[in-house]
This record gives sequence, C-alpha cells and structure tokens, in this order.
Amino acid sequence: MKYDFSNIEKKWQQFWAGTGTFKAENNSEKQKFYVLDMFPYPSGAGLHVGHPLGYIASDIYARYKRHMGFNVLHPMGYDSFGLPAEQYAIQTGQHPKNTTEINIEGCLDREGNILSKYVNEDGSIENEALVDTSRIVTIKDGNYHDNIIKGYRRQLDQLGFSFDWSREIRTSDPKYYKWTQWIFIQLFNSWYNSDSDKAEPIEDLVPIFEKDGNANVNAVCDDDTPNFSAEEWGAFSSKEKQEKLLKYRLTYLADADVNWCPALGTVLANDEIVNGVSERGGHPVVRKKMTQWMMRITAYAQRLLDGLEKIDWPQPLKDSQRNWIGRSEGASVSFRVLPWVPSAGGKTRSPQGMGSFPDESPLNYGESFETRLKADLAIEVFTTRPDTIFGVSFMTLAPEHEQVSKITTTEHKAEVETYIEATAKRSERDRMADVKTITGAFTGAYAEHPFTKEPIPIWIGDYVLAGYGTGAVMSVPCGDQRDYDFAKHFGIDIPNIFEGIDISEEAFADKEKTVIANSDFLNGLPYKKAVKKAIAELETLGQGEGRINYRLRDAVFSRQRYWGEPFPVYYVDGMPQMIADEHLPIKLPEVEKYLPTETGEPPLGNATEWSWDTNRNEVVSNENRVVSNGNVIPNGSGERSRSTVEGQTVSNGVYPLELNTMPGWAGSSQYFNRYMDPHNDDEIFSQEAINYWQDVDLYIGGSEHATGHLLYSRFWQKFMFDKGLVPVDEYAKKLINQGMITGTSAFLLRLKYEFYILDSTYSNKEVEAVFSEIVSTKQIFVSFGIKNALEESEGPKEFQKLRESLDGFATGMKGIILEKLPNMDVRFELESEDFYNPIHADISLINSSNELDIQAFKNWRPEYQDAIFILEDGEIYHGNSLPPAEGRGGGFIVSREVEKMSKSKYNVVNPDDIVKEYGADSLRMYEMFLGPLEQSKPWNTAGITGVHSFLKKLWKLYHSGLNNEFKVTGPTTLPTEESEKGNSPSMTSEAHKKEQGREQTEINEPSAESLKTLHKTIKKVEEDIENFSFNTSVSTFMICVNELTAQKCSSWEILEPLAILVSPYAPHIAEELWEKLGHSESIATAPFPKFEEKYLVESSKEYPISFNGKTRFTMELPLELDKRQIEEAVMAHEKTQQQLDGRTPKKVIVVPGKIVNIVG
RNA sequence: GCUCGAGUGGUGGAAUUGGUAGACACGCCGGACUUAAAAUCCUGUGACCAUCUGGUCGUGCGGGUUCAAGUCCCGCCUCGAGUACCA
Repeated sequence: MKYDFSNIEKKWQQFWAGTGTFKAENNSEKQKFYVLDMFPYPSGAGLHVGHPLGYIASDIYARYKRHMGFNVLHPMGYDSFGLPAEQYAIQTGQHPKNTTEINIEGCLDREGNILSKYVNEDGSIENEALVDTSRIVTIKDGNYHDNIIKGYRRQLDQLGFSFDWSREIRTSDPKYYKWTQWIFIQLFNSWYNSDSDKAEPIEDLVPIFEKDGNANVNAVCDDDTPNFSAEEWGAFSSKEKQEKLLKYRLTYLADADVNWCPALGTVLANDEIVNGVSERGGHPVVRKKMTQWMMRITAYAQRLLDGLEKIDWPQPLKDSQRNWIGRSEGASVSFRVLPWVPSAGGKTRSPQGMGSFPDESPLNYGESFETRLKADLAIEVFTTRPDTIFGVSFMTLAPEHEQVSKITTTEHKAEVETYIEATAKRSERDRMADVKTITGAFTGAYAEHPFTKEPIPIWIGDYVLAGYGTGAVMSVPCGDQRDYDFAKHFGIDIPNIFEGIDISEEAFADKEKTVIANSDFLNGLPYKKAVKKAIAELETLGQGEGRINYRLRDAVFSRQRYWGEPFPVYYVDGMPQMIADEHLPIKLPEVEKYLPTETGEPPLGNATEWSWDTNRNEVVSNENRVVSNGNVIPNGSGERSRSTVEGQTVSNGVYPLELNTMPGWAGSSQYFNRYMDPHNDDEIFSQEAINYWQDVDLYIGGSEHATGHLLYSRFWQKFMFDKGLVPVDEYAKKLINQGMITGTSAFLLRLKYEFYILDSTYSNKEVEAVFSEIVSTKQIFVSFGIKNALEESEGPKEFQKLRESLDGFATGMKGIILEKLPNMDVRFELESEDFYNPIHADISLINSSNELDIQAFKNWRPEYQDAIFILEDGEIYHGNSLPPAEGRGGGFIVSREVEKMSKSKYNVVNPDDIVKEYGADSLRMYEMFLGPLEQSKPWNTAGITGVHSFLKKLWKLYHSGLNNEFKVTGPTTLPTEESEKGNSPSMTSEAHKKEQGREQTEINEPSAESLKTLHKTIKKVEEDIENFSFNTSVSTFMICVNELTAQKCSSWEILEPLAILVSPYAPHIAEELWEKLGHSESIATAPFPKFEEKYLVESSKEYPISFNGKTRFTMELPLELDKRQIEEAVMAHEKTQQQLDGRTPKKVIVVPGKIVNIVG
C-alpha cells in the first residue's frame, strides 16, 4: 500500500470533526492544561505558510499533553472586528459582517460578490466542510487568478489542528461582544483606590464624598480633579456630581490630546503608531484635542510591572513592556516663578520689574500681574537626579506647557509666540527625525532656586516633551547632555557640581562615579545618598517630594469607526449613562455609508436607528428623540451626541447613543477567559469553569503584540481579579513568540537608461512626447548574472556581449525615434550609478533554478508586453519568438531577496499548494524542521522533500512484501484492557481480523538494538517537546526511522509506541497506522510511551583519545574501568606510542565515560 | 544613541552541564535501476595538502582562562529586533 496522504488526511479530519475527538470538558478527573493561540484576524488574503507556524507548535504541545493524560483546552476563534473589512466596506458597500463571514467560511470574488459558501469550478455549490484544493484556481496555470477567498476555517482544518471548534468565538458576534460591553460597564462603575491598591465600586465613593469631601480619598484620578468638601459636594448639581465621579472612573471621558489619523478618519493608540505614521497603511498622524473614552491603565502601572516577575514570558517582550511602562524614580520639585527680573546690580523688585510684566499682554489670558502674584505661580518639574539640584542653571518648558503664556514677558512675547507656532507646525515625525538641531526661546521670566534662592531663567524648547512628566525640566547642563547642548547653544552658564570631573567637552551622567561638589549640604556625597538628602531637604522646604513617574499613558478607547463594538452608552444632558446589563448586547446599527458623516461624526452618526429609549429599554429610531415642542434632536457635530436643542432637553426619555466604537484590543482583552465557557448567556463565564481552567498554561503568538494586546489584556485581567471574577491576576503562565517565516522575493532588474540629444530641430515638446512613449513601453530587464557583470566590471563597457546587446537595443530604439523624428541625432546611455530598478515578480513564475517564465510574467503584467529581456548568456529575448528553454543556461535569472511574506511583495507561499503536493503532515513537520520556533527564518519549499520522504520511510516501516502490505510482527502479548487504559477496550470486528492476521505471522522479540533506538527517541522527543525544541525532534524521528529501517525492524513493541511519538507532529499518518495496528479508538489520548533507562545502558564506550586537546583516534573500552585502568589501556595502545613518538606525556587527563586527553 | 538577541559548511540548522564541531535535512558530485526521464536506492561532500595511512587549518575578529573553548572572561566588528529627546 502506498502512503496516500491525501485520502488519509481527509479521512481523519472528518473522523475528528465527526466524533468530537478534541472536545474539552469543563469538569474532569484529569489535570487541566490550557494551550492558547493568538486568534487571527480573518483577512481576505487567507493564510500563507508563515501563519500556521505557531499553531503547529501549539498543536504539537496540546497533542503531547493529551498523551500525557491531561484534559487539554485548545480553542480557536477569530478577532473579527477590524479595519480591513471596514475599508473594504467603504470601497464596495459590502457589509463587513458579510465579508468577515466569507473570509472565515470562504468564497467571495474580487468584485465583492458572494459566490456561495463553497463553490465548485463548474459553478455547483458544495456545502462540505472540506473543499478540494484543486478547484482553487491559482497563478499556476499561467493566468493570474486570485479571486477566490478560500476561507480561514477550511485552511486551518486541512492542517489537522486539534482545536475544540465547539468553543469557537468571534469578537464581532453580539453574543460575544455583549461581554466586552459588560466589562466596559464594570470599568465605568469602578475607581482605583491607591490605599487598598485595587479597583473598588464607584458607589462606595459617594458616601465618602458626602461625609468628608474628596480630601482623604487616595485615588488614581484625573490630574485636574479639584478638591471639594462635603458641603461643596452636597451643593453640586446632579450633572456636576457626575462630572466629578467621571474623574475617578476606570474608564472615563476626557478631552485628550489624541493621535488623529486624517487618512483613516480615526484616532490611534500609541502602540498603533510606528515612526510617527499609522501602523496600518503608514498614514501621517497629527495631535488633536478630542473628547474620547479613556482607560485608566496608569492605575495599574506598578502592578503590570510587578506581574512580569512571576510570568514565564520571553525576556525581550518583558523588556519592551517594562520600557513601555517606563518607571523612573526621582523627585518632583516646585520652582516658584519670581515676580521680578534680576538686574545687573542684583535682585530688583518692582517698579522696574513690574514693567516687565505687562497687565494687558494677550498671552496672559486676561490675568493681571496681581492675579499671578496671588496665585503664587510655580512650575513643577520631575527629575530623576534631585542630587544635581545645585547644578540647575535654567529651566526648560515644553512649548505646549500651559504656563508659558502666563510667564512670558512683553519683550519676549513675539519671539516666544513665533517659536511656539514653528514647533506646532512641525509634525511629530519631523521633530523626531531632527533631534540634532537645537531650538528654543527665552520667556524673559525667572524662577527661584529652592535652596540658593538665585534667579533661574525660564526657557522653552522642543527637546522637552509635553507628554512626559510635567512637561517641564530643571536643566542641569553639567549632568545631562541635552541640557548641556542647549546651554552651549544659547550661552547659558554651565556650573560644575561634580568632584574631579572635567565638563568642558560634555556633560557627565555616570551616576555610579558621581561625587557631588559645590552643592551646600550635598557636598561630598555619592549619588544615592545625595538623592536621599536632597529629597529630604525639599520636603522640609515644602517644595518637593520623592516621586515615581511612569511613561505609560492612559489608553484612548474610542475609535471613529463602524466595524467595532458599540458602547453600551447613551447621553443625558451631555453626561454618559450606562445601559443596564440585562439589556445587553447593544448591537451595531445598520448604516448606509461606512464613512464619517458630513458633520464629521463617526460612521455611527449615519445610523437612523441609534437612540436609547429609557422607557422601553431598547434601541429606537432617532425620530423618537423629541423635545417638548416636538422637534427632533439631530445628531450633534463633534464627539458627543447632542441631547439638547436650543436649551430644551429630551422630553420623552429617548436619548442619543454613543457614536464611537471600541478599539481592536477590546475584544482580544477577554477572549482567553471566555473560551472557558463560550456559550454562557447569563455570565461572562461560570465560576466553575474559571476555577477549573484558571489560566492559560501556554500561549503562543507574535511579538508584535508586546505593547498592545499583551499589555491591555493583562490590565483587564488584573481589573477582573480585583472584582473577584477571576482567580489569578496574570492570565498566561508561559508565553512563546514564534518567529516570522520570511519569504524570498523575486526581483526583475530593470535597467535605467537615457537618450541624449546631440542635434535636433524639434521642439522639446515633440521630443518629450516620443521619448516618454518609448521609455514607458520599452523596458530592458537584465538577468541576474548580467547585473553582477555590470557591477564587477565597473560599468557596462567591459562586458562585451552585453555591450553588443545594448548596442542592438539602442539601434532599435534609435530606429523608432528616427521614424518619428527623422534626422535627429541621439545617443543612448545607461545611468552610470545605480543603473537598475528592482521590480517584484510573483514567485510562482520562478522555477527552482531562479529562472523566470517570461511569457507568464508578460501575461501577468501586460504593461511589460513589449519589454526586452537580456538573458543570462547575454542574448536578447524580444518576446516574439519562443522563450528560451528552461534550465539550459540561457534563461532569465531573477534576483532574490528575503523579505516579510506579503501579498504586495508577491512572495507568498500558500499552504494549500503545499498540502496538496505533500500533505499536511509534511507541512507540519517541515515548518517545525525549519529551525527553532522563536527564530525568524526564510521559507524554502525545496527542503520539504526531506520530511516528505521521511514520512514515506515511516510508512514503509509498517509495510513490506511485494504489494507493500501492512506487516507488523507481534505483539508477544496482545493489547488488553489494562494496556489500553483510557481507551475503549472493545475492538471492531475489522480490528479483530487484523489481530488474527498478526497472530499468523511470526512472533519475535524486538531486538535490543531496536529497543535502544526506540527509547533514546522517547527520551529525546519528550525532552525536546518540553523545551519547545521541535526542530530537533524531527531530526530525532529521522534518525530513529533510518536506524529501524536499517535494523529491518517490524516489531509491534517498537512500532506501536513509535506511532504515538510521531502523532503530535504528524497526526494523520499516526492515526492511520494506529488503526492498522488494531486500535479502534483515536490515538489522541493513547498514553505517551514510557522511557526506560535500562535499554540504553551500555557496557562500553568509544573513547576519543586526544593529544593536547586534539582528537586523534578512538578506542572502545569497558565502562566499568576506573581512571587508572583507562590510562593504562590507552598508554598501551600502539597509536598512542605512535603519537607520542618517544616523548613522555606530562599529564594524562581521564574523564571516565567521556574523554582521554594526553598532554605533552 | 540606548536595550536585547545573533554571527557555525554552498543552504536551513545540530552540538541541553566546557569533553570526538558540522547531527538531521536541502543542494551538489558520482553510481545503480531505466531506451530515456521521473521516482527510488547506494556512495561521497567544511577548506587546503597528500596516491593512501594521514596531516594542517577551521564556529565574525583580537586577546585571555583551561588538560580541553562554538560554549566561560575581556576588548572589538558586523547583522537583526525593539525603543528613541523619558529629564
């Protein structure tokens, strides 16, 4: 029997789906094990070979754990809200719900028409779970078809994953996002108590406010939260009370400086911006003030940091989370702004000083100088180096700092305003790109040094960021390079406060070597002591305190998009109200257009049925939103929907709903818990389920989510933990980042050439028209070797054949030109440097020798129909004759380069093609064999033949004879109920027949050699899986099968356990062999073979004998020999004497069981 | 700039605690089978020298520790990832 992988794989995939082999139970005697993959966004492009890498690894681990007797939860679902479906909807009008469904289930053409769930080539519809991949039309036929969406589900199914699909969830399913909305409400109803260091119910705050005001409440709240007494609280209106409470809630509305992406029409979170442009699409991002829902993740900054200690996550990922949270210890210091300006003769109070602070400066927002004096204006800074406070020689504020306008003097007003305007114009990106240029402006104002009471000039400069700390710094030029450069540039003093350090060239920032000088009470102190002392003195003065600062910002939670979770929020008098739990989910409304409204509202502003009826508790038409005079309230313009019109409020209890939707990370922040009880409509999950499954034991996914999903989901988990909903505050014990599988792009090298006009009577216009036509249609591509020749010979003139070809080309071109512009004299030339442009070619047009199928390329890219190809041997191929034979040395070779696998780079390898040609088991094993899981590595299809022939050899081990019949000898004892514990012991009649067939064959004991091979394989494979070293266990299997084949092993005692060993990697072939071995139950839960040391015990060792560390020969010696006996035996060996050549060794090192080294 | 990671044959990669460097595969060379090709099987394959036995060199570079270094230590170079005026 041949190894018919195609039918075997289909058979078992249907068997697993039909019998629910991998369905996990929520209560079990067995120990639980939860293996989770990051769920995919179902894009229309489908899977490429890079996507399944992590899924294969997690599947191997999940299957291994089942063999080890665990109750394994291994679920899969879809992160199905997201931008691409929405962008597609904007372009085509297709509802994202439909495109998403189709991306998962399959089949949609390029025009956006739904073909059907599954379509055959003849147009007939098939509703089978598995569609023959041969029906998928691909580029292989020479024509470029790419219009059939294969469907994520089918692509996943064909790889044989052991997912429990009965638990599938989709974030865009209202049954699922009901609970995303529910968590949002829980966050809204909570505040963070810094004393108990946890989230607590917001209603607990009200009695406190009623009794004592907010003075004694130690909470993480908005910076601008005002202080109020119990009396003031009592006097607040209901709206004012709501406003105050909003400042404490864990999700709150705020006018925030947000990253607005005009091209996408939405705000983006910090982690969605890379290098100043949007992560998706690379569009520019600008700062803009908008009212947005925010998540108070900063309340959890310290706990998110501490939590990293107890989870087994990759170090780089932890580092990047630590970096993102950005904890720094230091002090906050308050500098009082002086109401006078120092004069040459010393400090001078007004009236002179008064003159410098005009009352009517437009920068002062109408505040008089008197007001400022009363306000006791002070600037607060954060510093990590309070020890250097005596080195302060100026202060710098961010240009956006709100106090800039209040302190700037008349003389400096113009300069400061110009500067602020200039920096505001610079985009974030420009500012980042240009760090070298030092810019700034003096405000004219001075602050007072807390200790010396000396005046300190206050500057503004864009090297100080508004978003970090307080947006102001105390500048210590001797201890900070940026302050140093700024001071040097503007000629500000650079006092030295370090003992024995030369600061004439650069600042000195080495904390460890610091000894403070010229600093009053800090003199002679090292860094740490000086910091402590400085903080203590500041506290005494009441002008500072120790402070921990975090870089982490609260996360923006609003998106101006359609395809996301709607908020369960409506507005009464501009204040947000939560919809009661029992009315969830609030489903996404239908809209006609997916773009923002004409008034600039988010897409939900287009919905006509998007109002909340507080009497009927349901979403109703906006028509119902009427005021007392009967007018309907329109949707407002701006971020918050209007619930008033001309002073009149809604009178009938129908209010506008929130128009924003939630960001992509909302749904992915709770899915791992929901899998535990995914169909529960009464609770987010039952306590039984969460207490049984607890947390994820192994989480596999990409490192690109380090500061997005993986941080936000930890935050939500900690919140849920505070609420007592989950038993642990870190949801994933171990996380592995799988590396990227990169693609090998193919490039055609297009020569850059030019014509020079030597003599012409034509106008520039006429010439240009002809030239541009030629240049756009007549392209020259050169084969890779030609490019090398061009480069190595410092120009084309050295390469004779090419020269001739180009001459031919030039003559041809000249002919065309002369036809249209007779008598013109032109010269053809290549650009001398950088003389080619690389053009991507689809890799399916390239054969294994890197030769391009030129005709297929031209069919794919009609614009190159007239292009000319200079082949590897220098010949010209014009395309009007037959293309050169492949593989004969005269082909057209493309240049190859490793890049990220992506549709736009035409370097995608589709797993469907691989599965069709080699089978899923081959693909699974090959992806593992490529290299370490966590490492990024290039895909090379050629290598798959190695693992494929391994599987064929494995198959052959179980088969022999003329017809390759299944033949395994033994077992000496037939499987009994005991030996198949955990499986059903009953055997089918078919299996019995096989039993009998086996009994008729000879029964022989497995050889010691085979047992040794088996057991060393068991040992290695078990260790490898535990260490996630999947690539080495594939090698081990190869060695094992090679050895057993050489041993002609056909023993049941060897081959039965071998099937189990292989099963996590190649489950289909393992199931098939398992069945042939007489089992009627799936191999999935068969106990993993037990390693027994006794089969590996050796009596002798092949000792390497080395001389001065270099191995010269080996010799076999019994293991029971001691050092002396070994030495004697080695010294007696004739080769030893030969090596020594009469010398006496100085020393002989003997490590029993390992090595002998003779020195001398 | 800072942080982290990595440099091993033509290629992907092995070498888990310092102990025979290059496992296992791909590719390539040669051979068998075949009219031929494919498939399959066998042999060889780090470089250099040598007819062979064998020898010299060899894990980015330079040094060191050690009987012994891909592995440990010091200094450098290159590449990759993340981060970027974080006070």
